[in-house]
Amino acid sequence: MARKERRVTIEDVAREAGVSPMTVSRVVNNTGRISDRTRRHVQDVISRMDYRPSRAARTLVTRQTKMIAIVVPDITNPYFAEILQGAEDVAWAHGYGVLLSNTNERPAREEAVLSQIEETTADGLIVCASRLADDVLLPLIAKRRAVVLINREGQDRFASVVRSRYGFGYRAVRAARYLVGLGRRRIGYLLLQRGGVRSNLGMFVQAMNDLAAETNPDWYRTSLPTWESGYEAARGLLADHPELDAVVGGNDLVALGTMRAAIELGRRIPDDLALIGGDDILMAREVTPALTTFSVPKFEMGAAATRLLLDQLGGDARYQEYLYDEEMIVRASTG
Amino acid sequence: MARKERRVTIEDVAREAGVSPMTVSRVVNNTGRISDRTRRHVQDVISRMDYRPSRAARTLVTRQTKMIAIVVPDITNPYFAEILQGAEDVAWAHGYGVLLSNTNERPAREEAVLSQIEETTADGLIVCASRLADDVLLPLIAKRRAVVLINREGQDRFASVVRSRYGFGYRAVRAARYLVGLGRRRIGYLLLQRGGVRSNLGMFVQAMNDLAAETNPDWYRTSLPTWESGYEAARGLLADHPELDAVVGGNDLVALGTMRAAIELGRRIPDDLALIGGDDILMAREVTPALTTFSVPKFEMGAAATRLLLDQLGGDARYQEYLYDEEMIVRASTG
DNA sequence: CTGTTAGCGCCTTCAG
DNA sequence: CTGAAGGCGCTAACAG
Repeated sequence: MARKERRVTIEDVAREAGVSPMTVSRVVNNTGRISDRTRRHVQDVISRMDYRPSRAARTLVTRQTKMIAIVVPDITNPYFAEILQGAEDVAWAHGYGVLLSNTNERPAREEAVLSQIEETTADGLIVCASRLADDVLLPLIAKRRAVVLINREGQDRFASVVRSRYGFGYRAVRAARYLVGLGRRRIGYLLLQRGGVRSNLGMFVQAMNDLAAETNPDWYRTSLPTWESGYEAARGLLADHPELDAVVGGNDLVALGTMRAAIELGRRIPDDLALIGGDDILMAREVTPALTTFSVPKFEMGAAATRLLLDQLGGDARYQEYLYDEEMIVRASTG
Repeated sequence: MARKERRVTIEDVAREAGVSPMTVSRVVNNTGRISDRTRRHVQDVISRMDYRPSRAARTLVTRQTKMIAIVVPDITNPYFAEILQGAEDVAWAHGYGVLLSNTNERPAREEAVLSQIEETTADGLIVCASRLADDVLLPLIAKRRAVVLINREGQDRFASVVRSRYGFGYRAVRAARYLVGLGRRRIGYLLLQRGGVRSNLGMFVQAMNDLAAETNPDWYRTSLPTWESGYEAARGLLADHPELDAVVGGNDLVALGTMRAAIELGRRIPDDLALIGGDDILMAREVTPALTTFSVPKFEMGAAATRLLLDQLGGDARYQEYLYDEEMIVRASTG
């Protein structure tokens, strides 16, 4: 299976160069003191023989893989794609490889993935928008040396966190508040169904009450954070409730699915139905009517997560939080 | 830096279980013959001590990393995101990890990435839509044990390939042919600028000539495969050439950028300007007017690429080609 | 069915 | 500034 032909090792180079393996190692890693002459000579031999250090051997002794693992719910969601882009960019710039796991919005798969990525696979771990409940997630990451969570809410500081300042619930509240201010009365909400993560419906209802706005449990449904799921949920919701004059989607994909469902059901946007999403993906801006949404610095958040992780690997043990403000982008879908 | 506390090794387990390391190894890898009694006993000890084999040590001796590397031009392009999803899915199902490199549409970075991912990093390599010229790409992948190219055209069979049957040039030709059939006369083309990869403009012009359709070098410009680049290119093209009554975009993102530019410049779609893209991303369908495009099985292509790669790793040395047909999806943007 | 021996390729440590 | 010895944790190959 594996090719039998021996690869060029550090010893081969050493022999060829007439020095000890240690000297070659020093040249390769740029450590210790080496005379310029030998350094150049060794470098010559290295490139002549096309020597490449073995990662495995190096990892075995240094206990560093120079890899970070990133777990993401769905890379076809542009929101995560951009976060991932930011994370990979920084990792690459620092000489780290990125091991990607896509859980396809399945908590069970996330669990399996997390229990398989251990210290011997990657030096650090970034978990993006985990769909696991605290009591499942915690044990899975507890023993790791470096972990950063993206978009994880909760008090318990068991890892560094990068997220939007006020959390998911607050986003919906802001949206509803805006809609009420616009004169909308009967507001539906498609909240994201995220595995074991606590729902934020209570917060939403509370806010509606505070606004003296109408509420109705039948107006609130859950949806996976995908277009298809949002579309399906909205078909049901809108068909059952012609009285709704606005819908808040858990994110842009869901709101966009809702837009399609609304159009199919003959609702005009924004006249009959106002719509708000979240994440500010490209599609939200380019669709007609353009979708009102919340913008977050996705690339930057991914980049920050990696930086935080590298800090931890560098010995900075503090748990930190990076909080980002979400800006509401008002577009035609809210009139 | 690395924690000093020794991890649990196979020897620890062996000692604790009163057997040899070899027996533990056999239990872990499920190889050789082991009595049921000892197997169960060893498994007990393993889980009690929470033993995890060291990847590095294993890799060092087996020469297998159980990782595949995937190089992609831009993961925020939904086209690649879906391919990646397919590839990761299959890899995961076979116990392989995915090492992701995103080159951000920069050939130089692709080159750097490819020269750093060697056999000691990943067992196999999938290069998606390489932007490198043959004479650059070839040496970089020549010595690898297993390589699969996605969407790479060219005669030279130097690696297995997964791609659409008729290639990028043909897609544009089909689009133009359709537009001419619709009565469009002056057709612009925003072709994808892909580093050192040969342009397909010649093929396009040839086809137009065959159709006895008007051609004009000024109607053809290049664009990166991104929305922004398509938008910029189209602003210029459409401003300079009011006479155009159709534009073919290299892919959906470019065509969508063109759509935005056209709207801003007061062109009505499809009345004044017909538009065709390619890739069939979600956004193409959901935009108004919906974009005519070419559909390809993206997820399936990524999955097939990984399967091909795993075949090669399994010893199947044949170079293979998987070809997929592109179906033209006619939507409102062409009237 | 189980154990022994001998590395895989590199870097840490300690001597020169 | 350079080298020698030893070991990181595991499995292939061969014994028994």
